[in-house]
Amino acid sequence: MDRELLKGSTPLLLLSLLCEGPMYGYQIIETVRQRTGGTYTLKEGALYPALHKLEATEFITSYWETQDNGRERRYYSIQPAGEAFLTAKKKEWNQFVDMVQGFVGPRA
Amino acid sequence: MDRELLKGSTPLLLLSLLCEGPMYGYQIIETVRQRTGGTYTLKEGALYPALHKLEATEFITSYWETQDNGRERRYYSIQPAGEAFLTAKKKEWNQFVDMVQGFVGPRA
DNA sequence: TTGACGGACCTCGCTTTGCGAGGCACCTTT
DNA sequence: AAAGGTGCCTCGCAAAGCGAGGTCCGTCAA
Repeated sequence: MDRELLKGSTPLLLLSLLCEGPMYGYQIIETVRQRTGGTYTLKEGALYPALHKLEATEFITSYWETQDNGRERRYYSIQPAGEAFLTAKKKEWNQFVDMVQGFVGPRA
Repeated sequence: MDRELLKGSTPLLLLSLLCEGPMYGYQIIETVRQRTGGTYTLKEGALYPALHKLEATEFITSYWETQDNGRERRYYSIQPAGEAFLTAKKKEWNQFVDMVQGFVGPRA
């Protein structure tokens, strides 16, 4: 998958996923990998900075949770502001797809 | 329209447009603006570098044409290699859209 | 005649993003 | 003991879009 095309789609992906419930980083990567059948592997270098930025803008929050074996995971969950932002982003996404499709033509 | 989302879509747009026939820069900008009803204005700072890059890779060629009033325009036209590239890009685009749509969910 | 406007081309520096590579710590399995 | 998986992170690079700037020329109104 082209690296440039992906740009900008990450927040949309993350917020959409977190809308289904809290998740931690590693889990997000695995989920994406599995759901796409391995087509797309979200990279750590893209994920963590994106997550931190979404948290800084208060669209998501995080909390540490200790597992039975004593290890920790950082869970992220969506905030009300994040849901609103997601709604706007979705609209923008649809506009974007329509726009490009308008030039590329309907899919064969 | 979000600046980041656009990234990577420009070559796709340009090649698709040039598939319909030769065009010059200013004309491309106007065409995009009109066809999108003003929603999307392709910026010069994005267009010209993209055009030059496509020419450097020989996906398109350019030639100057003099108008009746003596002024010049630089027309770009697609090359066979560009058409092949466009086909591949289109496939990639469809995969990309499917991928994101898979997480965002079908459009409301 | 002058000046404003639009057509038409271009480049530079900034910002943002994804990515590769690296690092660290801990647990489980071999 | 070693290897591999889990789990978090950051750094520097490359690439793209954008704003702002610049240039040249034709046309049209004042």
